[in-house]
Amino acid sequence: MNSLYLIDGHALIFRMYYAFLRRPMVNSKGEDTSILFGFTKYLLELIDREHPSHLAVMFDPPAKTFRHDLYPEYKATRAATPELVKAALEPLSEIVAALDIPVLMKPGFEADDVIGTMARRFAGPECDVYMVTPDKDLGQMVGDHIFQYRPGKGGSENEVLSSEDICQHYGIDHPRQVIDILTIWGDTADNVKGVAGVGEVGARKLVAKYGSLEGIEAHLDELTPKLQAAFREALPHLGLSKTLVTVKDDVDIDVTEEQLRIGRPDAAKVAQLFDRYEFNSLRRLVPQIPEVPTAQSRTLSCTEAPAAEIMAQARHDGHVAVRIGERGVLLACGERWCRIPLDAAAPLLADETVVKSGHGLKNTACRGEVHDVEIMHYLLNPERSHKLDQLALQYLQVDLAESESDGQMRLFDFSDNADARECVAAGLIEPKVRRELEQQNLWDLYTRIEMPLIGILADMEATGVKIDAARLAAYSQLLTRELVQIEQEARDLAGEPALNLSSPRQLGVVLYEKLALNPRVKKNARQNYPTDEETLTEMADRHPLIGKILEFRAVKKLLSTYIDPLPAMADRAGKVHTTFTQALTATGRLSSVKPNLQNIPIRTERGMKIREAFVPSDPDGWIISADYSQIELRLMAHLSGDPHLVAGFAHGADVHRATAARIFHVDPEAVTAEQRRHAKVANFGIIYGISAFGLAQRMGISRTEAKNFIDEYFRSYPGVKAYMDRVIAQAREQGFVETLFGRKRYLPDIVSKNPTARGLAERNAINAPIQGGAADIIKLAMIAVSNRFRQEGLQSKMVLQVHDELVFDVVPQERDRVMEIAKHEMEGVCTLAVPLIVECNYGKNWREAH
DNA sequence: TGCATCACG
DNA sequence: ACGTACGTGATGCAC
Repeated sequence: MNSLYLIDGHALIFRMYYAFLRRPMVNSKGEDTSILFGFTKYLLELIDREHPSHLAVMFDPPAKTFRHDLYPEYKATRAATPELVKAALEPLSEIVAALDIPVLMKPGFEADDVIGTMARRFAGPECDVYMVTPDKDLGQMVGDHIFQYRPGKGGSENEVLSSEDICQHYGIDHPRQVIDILTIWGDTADNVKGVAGVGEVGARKLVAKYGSLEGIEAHLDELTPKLQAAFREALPHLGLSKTLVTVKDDVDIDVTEEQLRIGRPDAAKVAQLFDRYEFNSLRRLVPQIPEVPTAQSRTLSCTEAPAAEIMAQARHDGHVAVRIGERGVLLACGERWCRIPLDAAAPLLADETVVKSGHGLKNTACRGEVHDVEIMHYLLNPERSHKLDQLALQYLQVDLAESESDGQMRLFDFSDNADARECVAAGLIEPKVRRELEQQNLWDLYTRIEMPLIGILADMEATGVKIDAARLAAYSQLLTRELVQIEQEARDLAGEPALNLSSPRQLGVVLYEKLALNPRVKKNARQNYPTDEETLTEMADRHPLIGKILEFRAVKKLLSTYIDPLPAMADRAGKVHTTFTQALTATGRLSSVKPNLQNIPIRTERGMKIREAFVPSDPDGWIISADYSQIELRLMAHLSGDPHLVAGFAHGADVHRATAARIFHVDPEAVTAEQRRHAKVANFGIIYGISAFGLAQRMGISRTEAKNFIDEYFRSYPGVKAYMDRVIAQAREQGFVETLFGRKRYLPDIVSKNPTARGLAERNAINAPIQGGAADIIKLAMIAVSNRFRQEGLQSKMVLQVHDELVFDVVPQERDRVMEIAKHEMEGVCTLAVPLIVECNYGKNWREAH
C-alpha cells in the first residue's frame, strides 16, 4: 500500500510562527530561524515516523485566487501576514527542494484546492492519502482512502481522522456535509458570512437534522422564528459562501505519481543549509549528511544476535531487557539484542522466573518480576525526568539520538535500529538504578507497591469501564438546548449579539467597560480583566448577565469535557479505556489521561447525571464504589499523634463536628452548621499546609480572623502544630520528606531566600507525606484486592482508582462478595493510630454506588 | 505555545 | 517585603 502525504504548507508555517512567538530561535548570525526550524523538524519527523511512499508540500500562491474574484472581501478582515512568515517562504522552499520534496502551487487556487485535487486524483485501493493540516475545511475531502492528518497541539500526538471520525465529530452521515456546516457557520478568519447567530453547534444540529443547506431551506417553517429570520436574512449570500468554503477538487495541475515518490535528499545542499541555519539537532534525521559529533557523549555499542541465542541466554541468566518496537519485540542481554515477533516472545515475557527490565513496560505482556526503570527512577526523585534518553545520558553517558557509528540511515531508509539501542540502554541502566534504590531503602517500596501495581493498572486499562452512550447522547441534546438558550439570554442581556461567552477577553470588555460593573478592577498581567468564577460570584448581584455567564460556563464545561467526548472514546463494546500514569505526580498519586476518569463531575446535580452513565458491563450487574473516609486527615492524626485529633476519629464520630466543638469550646451537640462548615474547611487547610490568606479566602473572613482561627486550631491540637514544625525541620535537614512507606519528595526550596518559594516548599513538606501516604495505602489496597479476586476466581473487575476510591464492575452474583472483599482488604492494609474506614456501596451506576 | 478556567481528590 | 492553601487533566482562546 502506497501512502501519499499532502502537507498544507501555510497552515504549518503559521503553527510554527505561533509556537515560537514567545521564545524564538535565533542563530549566531541573529537570524530568526523559528519557522524554518519548526517546519523542517515537523517534516523530517513525519517522514521518520510514517514512512510515506509519496509526499508533497502545497503553498498558497502569492497572488489573488478565484475566491477573491468572486468575492472581493474574501479574507479582507485578515491582519497583514507577519513579516516573519513572509520572510520564511523563500528559504523554506529552498530547504524543501533540497530534501527532494516537490512543492506544488497553482496560480488562482489555494493550497486547499490543490490538496483536494491531489487527494481525489491519487486516493484508491493502492494508495492512502493523508492531508496534513490542522484546518477543519479539508474535512469535507475525507473519504475512502483519504484521511485528515492533524498535527497534535502542544507536543501531543498527531491524529488521523477517517470518514467515520469526521461524521462522528459533526454528527453527520457524509464528510461532504461539512460544506453545509461551514456555510452556515461562516468563517470569520476568511470573512465568509454564515447565518447570523448560528455557530458550530447550531450548524451541526441543523445539518444533522435536515441533511443539507437545501434541506434546511425546504423546511424553514419548522425552525424557531428567530432562526427563520436569520436564514431569510442570510439566504442571498449563502450561495456565495458555499462556493467559498467548498474545496475545488478538479484543479488542472500537472503532476505525475513519479514526481511525488519520495526521493533522495541533495546531501551537500541540505548540509550547507543546515549549517547556515545551524540546525544541528536535525542532522540525525537526514543520514546522508554527516553528524556533528557531540562533545561529551558517546554512542552505544550494541550488536544484533540470533534470537535463539538471546532467548536461551535470557532463560539462563534469568534476566532480559524488553522493548516493544514498531516491527516486533526487542530482547536484549547486555549489549546483544534480537528482534522477534510478539507471539514468539510471549512465553518468555510471561515466564515469571525471568526478570524483565525495560522502560515503560506496562503495556507489554511482561508479568511477574518487572524492573521498569521509568518507575524505578520515579521513586528516586519523582520530580525529575524519567525519559529514557535522559536516563541514558545520566547513567550511560550515551546520547540515544546519535545514530550508530556505522552510519545507519534514518530518512528514506528505515533499517535503523533505534528501538534496539533503546532496549539495550534500558537493560544496562536497570542495575545502576536498582543499586541506587537499594542504597536509599527504596527497593522495598518498588517491589511491594509499584511493581505489582504495573500489571494491575494494565488490566484495569484493558478492561475499561462501560459507558451508557445513549444516555449521554440524550443528555447532550437536553443540555445543548439549554446552552443555546442561556447563550442567547446572555447576549440579549449584554446587548451584544455576537458575544463569545467562552472568550474571557470579550467578557471582560463587556462587564467592565460597557456595563462598568466594577470600575476599580484592574487588568491582569496579560491585559485582561479577571473573569474567574470567584470574581464573578462576588459581583453576581450587580447584573443578571453574570449569573448567565457562570451557568453557561458550567454547562459548556460538562458538554465539551465529558458528555460529548466520552461516547466518542468508547470502543465497540461501549467501554472507555483510560491510561493510568504511574510515574508522574510529585506525591505518588496516579494520574489518569485520555480520558481523565479521575475528574468525572459529582458536585452538582447536572454533573451527577454524568455519573449515571457509568454502568456495569453486565446489564444485571452492579457498580460498586469503595472509598476511604477522611483518609488524609486520619493520616495527619496518625503522623502527628495528636491525642485530640486521634480521639476525634473515635468510632462513629463526625470529625468535623468534633473539631468545631474543640475550636469553638462547645459541646459536639451544640455545634452549629456554620461552625461545622468552618471546621471542615480548616481541616482541609491543615492537610494542605494552612496559611492565613488561603483560609481567609475560603472561609470568606478577614486575614486577621483567619490568623486567630489558626491559632485557636493549634491550641486545640498542639500535636498537629508540633508535627508541622517537625516535618519542616526535617525537610530542611535532609532536603526531602517521606511517607510512612519511604516514598520521597525533595524540597530544595525549603532553604530558599525567596519567601514565596520557601512557603510553598514548607506547605509541600506538610502535605506530601499525607497525600503520598494515602497514595501508598490505596495502592497497597489495590494489590490486596486484586490478589483476593485472583485467589477466589472472581469475574468482577476493578476498573477505576480515584485517589481515595476504588470502583468495581461487578457481575450480579458477586455483589456481596466484592463489597466484603473491598471493605476488608482496604481497611486492613495497615494499622494506624486511628482506624481506616471504608464506605462501600453498590448501585446500577456510579452515581447510585455513592 | 501559554494562560485562564474549571472538573476531580 | 511578598503573594500564597495541596495534587492533577482537558478545553478553548489568543498569540
